[in-house]
Formats: sequence, C-alpha cells, structure tokens
Amino acid sequence: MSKKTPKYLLVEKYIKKSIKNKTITDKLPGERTLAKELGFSYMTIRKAIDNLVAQGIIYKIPTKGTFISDRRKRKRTNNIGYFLDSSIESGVSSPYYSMIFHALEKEAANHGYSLVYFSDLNHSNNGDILDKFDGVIASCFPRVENTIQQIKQQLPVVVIDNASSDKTIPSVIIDNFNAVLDSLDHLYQLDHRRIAFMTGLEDSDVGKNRCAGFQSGLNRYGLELDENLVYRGNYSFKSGLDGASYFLSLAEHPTAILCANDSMALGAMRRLHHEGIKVPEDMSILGFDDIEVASQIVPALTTVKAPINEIANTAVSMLEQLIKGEPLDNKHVALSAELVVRQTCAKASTIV
Amino acid sequence: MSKKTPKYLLVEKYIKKSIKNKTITDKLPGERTLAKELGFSYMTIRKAIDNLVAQGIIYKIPTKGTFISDRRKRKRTNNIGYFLDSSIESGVSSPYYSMIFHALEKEAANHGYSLVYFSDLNHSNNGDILDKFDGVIASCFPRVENTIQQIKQQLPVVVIDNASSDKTIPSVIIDNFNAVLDSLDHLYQLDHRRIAFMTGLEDSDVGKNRCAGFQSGLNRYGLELDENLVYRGNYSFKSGLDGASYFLSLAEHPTAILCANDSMALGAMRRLHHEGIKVPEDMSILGFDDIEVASQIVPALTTVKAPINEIANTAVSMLEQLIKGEPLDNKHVALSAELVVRQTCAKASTIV
DNA sequence: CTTGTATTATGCTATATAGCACTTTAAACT
DNA sequence: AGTTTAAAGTGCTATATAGCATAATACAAG
Repeated sequence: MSKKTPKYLLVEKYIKKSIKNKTITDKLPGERTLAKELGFSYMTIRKAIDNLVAQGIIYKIPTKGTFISDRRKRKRTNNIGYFLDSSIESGVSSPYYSMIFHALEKEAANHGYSLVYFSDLNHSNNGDILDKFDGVIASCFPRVENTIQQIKQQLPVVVIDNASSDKTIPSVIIDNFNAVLDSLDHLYQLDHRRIAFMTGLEDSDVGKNRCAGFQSGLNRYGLELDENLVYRGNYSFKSGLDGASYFLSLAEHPTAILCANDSMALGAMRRLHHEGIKVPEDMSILGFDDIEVASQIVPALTTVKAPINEIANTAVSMLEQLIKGEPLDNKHVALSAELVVRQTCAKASTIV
Repeated sequence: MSKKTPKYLLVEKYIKKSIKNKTITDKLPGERTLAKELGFSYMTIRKAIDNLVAQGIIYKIPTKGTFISDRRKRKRTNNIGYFLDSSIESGVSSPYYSMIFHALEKEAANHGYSLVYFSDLNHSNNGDILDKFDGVIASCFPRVENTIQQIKQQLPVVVIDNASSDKTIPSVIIDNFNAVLDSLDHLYQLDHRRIAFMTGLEDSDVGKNRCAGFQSGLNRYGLELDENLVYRGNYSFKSGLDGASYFLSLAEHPTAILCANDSMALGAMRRLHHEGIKVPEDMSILGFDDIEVASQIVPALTTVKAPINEIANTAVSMLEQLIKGEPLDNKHVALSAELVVRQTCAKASTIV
C-alpha cells in the first residue's frame, strides 16, 4: 500500500502498540536505549517520540524520562460543555434553562472558560464532540443518565438540576423539598386548606422532592393528601392549562394551586382567567423558579426563586477543581431557594 | 533573562518577524538557502520551520517550497461563535436572544458546528478567543462595530439584527419597516387614529426602521406624527412601564400603543392594568418579536413574529459558505415578519 | 514545434556524533 | 554518619552529511 513507510512512523506505531498492549505501562525506555533495542538511530527514535508527544500520547520530563500520558493530561481546550437533553421543551431557550445557561456562561468566563451548549453527543461531523471540552456540566435527568455515563468515561462531569443515580458524579441541586415546604407554609398561613399540587415529571429527583415536600408539608399541618388535588403535569405551559381545567372540574375546587414550576403556573393563570376566576381573589397560585416574566406579568407571580447564580458559581468551581485534578470537599451540594412573595397569593376566601 | 535561547528559537523568531515586517511576503527561501543565509545548519533551520508549521504559521509543499499560511487556512475548529454584546440586558437569557441563540445552535449543529456564545473578546485566559472559531455570527449594534471589525480581521463574520455600517459584512435582518407598517395598518383597520409608538433604542437600524415604518404608515393614512405620542424606550420591561405612565399622563390618551418589542409591551400592559385601564377594551397594545410568553399571558399579545428560524438558517448557511471560501449571492438578506393577531388589539372605543 | 532527457531545486528521511544541563545514584572522603 | 565528589542517565540542542522522491525547468534531439 504505502510505497515506503518511514522508519520513524514504524517506531511510532511500535510504541503505540506497546502502550496498548501494556508492554510498556508507565515509563518508556531511554531514547538511546530504545534506539539500540530497535536498531534505529537515536535521532530517528527521537523524531518518533517527538511526534507522539505532539499527539499528546506521551510526555517528557527532562532528566527523568518519557512517560505515557494519562487521559486527564490531554490538551486543554478551555471550553466547558453544557449538556441539556434535546427533549427538554425549547431547550436552552426555555425561560428557566436560558437563565441557567447565561449564568453558567458568565461564571465560566470568569474562570477563563468558554461555554458550549450541546444536546447531542453525535452531531459533530469530525470526531468526538467531547474532544472540545475540558469538562462538562450536565443537566441531569433519568433518561439522560446513559449519556452522562458516556461523558464521564472521558471527562470530568458536574451534574446540576438532579443528582445522578451514580453518586460518584458530583452534583449541585436545589433543596426542593424545603422550598416546597416553605411554599406550602406560606399558603397555610393564608388560611388555605384545600391546596392543590401540580407536579412536574416525577421521574426525576426534582419532581420527587417537590412532591415529597408537598406531602411533608401537609403532614406537618395534619392535612390529608387528597389524590384528587394532585395533577401530574410535565412542566409545560400547556400542562398548566390542562391542570387548571382539571382542578376546576372538581366538585370542590381547591383554594390554591402550588405549581412545580412557573410555566405551569402561567398556564394555570391563563386558564383560570379564561374561566372568569380571579387570581388571587378566588384562587391563589404559587410557582417555582422565578423566571423573568414571573415578576412582569399581571398579577406578578409569587414563586420560589431558584438560586441560579449560586448554582452556576458552585458548579463551575467544582468542575474546575476536577479539571485540575484536585479533590472536592463536598461532592454533593444542595442550595436553598427563597420564596418571593408577590401578588398571586391571598387569604383564602371562605366561600369556595 | 533566558540563560540561552536555542538557535532554532532564534530562527523561529526571525522568520516570524520577517513575515510580520513583510520582508517575506509569500514564499520562504529554501531550507538550504536559509541555512546559508543565517549561518546555521540545515537541520537547525529545519527544526525551526517544522515548529512554525506545527504552529500553523507556515505550510510546506514538497518540491514546491514553504509558504506563509493564509489566515483562512488555519485549522478548522468546527465551532461557530455567537457574539452578543454584554450590555444587552440579561444577554443571551433575554427572551428574544435566547430564541435566537437556540435557533442558531440547532442550525449550527445541522451543519456540523458547535455554537459558542461570547460577549467579550478578552475573557480568554490563554490567547485569542477567536482562535476557537471558524467564523462568527454577531448581533450587530453601533456600539459594537469596533469589535466586529476586530473579528473581521481574523474570521468570516455574518451579522444579524442590524446591518453593519461596513457594507462588506454580510447581514441577515428583519424587514422591520414593513412589519411595523403592517402593524400600524392593523390598528388603523380597527379604527385607531391616536396611535402611540414606543420606540426602542434609535441608534440602530432596527430602531430606525421601526420608527420609519411607523412614520410611513401614518403618512399612508394621512395622519400627522404627533411627537407627544412617541416615547423613546430602550426595549426593557421597565421602559414599557415608564412609557405607559407617560402616555397616561397626556391630556388626550392614545387609543393604541405600538411597541417596538414585546418586553416593553409587557411592561405597558402591566402599568395599564395597574392604572385600571383594560387591554384591549380601553387600550390596544401591539408588540414585536413574539417571545414565548407573548402567547401565554392574559390577554395574549398581538405581535409581529420574528422569523427566528429563517434568520438562523440563513445566517449559518451564509457563514458556512464564507468559511469554505465560496462567494455569496446575496450579501444582505432582509426577511419579512408576519403579524400574529391575538387578543390585545380591539376596535377603538369612541370614548377616550 | 514537439519530445525526451538531464539538471536543479524543493522538502523529506535517516544516521552519526558532540556537547549541554540537569538529576539521581554511587562511591569516596572526612 | 554525614558530606562531598564523581559517574551515569536523562532529554535537549546543534551540526554535518548522504541519499530519496518529486516537480519544474532547461536544453538538446528529432
């Protein structure tokens, strides 16, 4: 095939093979030794080795020797990848994730990294998209755990939104449990007793913990969980619409709806308005996330403010440590979120 | 400083300088010639040249010679940069720009590129951030023209949102003029005669053309431009708030407000609601962009839908052509935007 | 005017050799 | 036992030289 393969290429191949076969495990023989062993001249061996160094396969320390590169020591790209599954509705342009992305980008820039958003491991024409990154921050959902495992094989990963079932992967999440607990508390203080809950997807920790917080809050006040007052949504505006319709179809309406995110709260508000039910006079609404419009709509939405900047800050710092090979003090961080009271919750009316 | 700079480094420096000084313009002298000229040995010169090749500064063709790399022939990164000035409020997480970003990312992925958002040329720790890109799509505003010129020196650029004053830079923009004309038409058909206009920043083409469209629409119907009915906003929610306050302070209220973007429309609606003025019964509101919430709020906003996907599609395709060195048929593309009628515009009430 | 051949220039491969700077190790000397 | 010195090993720089493969050019022959 090739007319004549240069010797230095043969040497390269030989060394590569030796590494793969683990004939060589850590340190290569000295250049002069190798030259004698293989029967080529010193300078020829040198050229081969220099090429391998350029390829990042091995590295040299003068006066010490030549060593096999470990994966971690690959060339720095100063890029961080942000992975968000493409099945998320409107992806990184959704109100919540666009805030996350923006905060991550700012924080990454502060640490000297560029942030690259990707939602697919395979869309890169040439080679692995992961080669572009020093590390990855991923929004974790159960359906995406496989992908995250793949990424983990090659790069340091920090997971946000949900912890991974693989507890070796560091995570930065929101303390959803207590946030929902606080929300429910707020409604209880306003004399609400028939409080409905509009869940998000319950496959994830976020969903589960928000549900658990709701359940636990009810318990605290000695209220029973009425399954009829739980609507299983999917975080979308439309499911907010549908959820509200459902609650209105009940013989006894709830007096308040606690929504697992703001988009559903918006949907609920719209449907209620359409049905002539006033928020907050006739029905209180409480959201989660504090997306930008929450404070802009009429009436302004009472909601839980997700600590976006802290999430970004923490996640990027953790990832940077991993990239540098430093150990983490806390692998799993849960940040608390504050309720921000605006206009969509009022005293429960006695007439329902 | 350095104990002893190796000769090959001196040679590298010398060659680099020669290229910069244009002492060498296209082709380098032969390796042997250079060796004689500089008084170093052939192999030393060779090493220097090989390094420069590795750095991508020059390239060699056997039997032909060694040549200075054209910037265009640098190594492909398969990244596209998206530049959005950091002075844009909430940047890429703003409702409009997050849609743009998301659409660009999808389109870039379709073409095998990753999209990297950046808002600053200088935040990269090591080296030029532009080295990471094959080309750049930039949201163009007057205050940013300098930056775009800098980028243009190194990379192909396509500009969106506004055309650059440098007409050699290809652009993809919205036909704002006709879009506003259509909006005004819509209001006129609903019998509005006192139509207010809430402008965006008038430093850019977007702002100017939306104003011009407004002016021209008035002319078409023989209406006078009443300067009192123009409020100069800045695209922010807050300026929508303020603009509405201003219009309400007038002795004679307008019957409709045409807003240069949706965020201001949202602001206006909020203020109007606060003042007890019903939309659309008492006042019609018309926005621009069709951000996600526009269709979700109550009442749903009548607005102009920006052709986000077409913009992304066109811009990425154009940029790809530039990257490949192919010529463009149309350097400047203007896409038309459609009015989408929802619930915030009604027949003008006779009583004002 | 074409054709074939020789020359020349180019970068590429390969080898041999000499010395430098630095670190580790071993030996020699208090 | 501790210190000093010497030797060996490492990768790095530098040079000289010989020949290869290819392409362009020049030149002579037909």
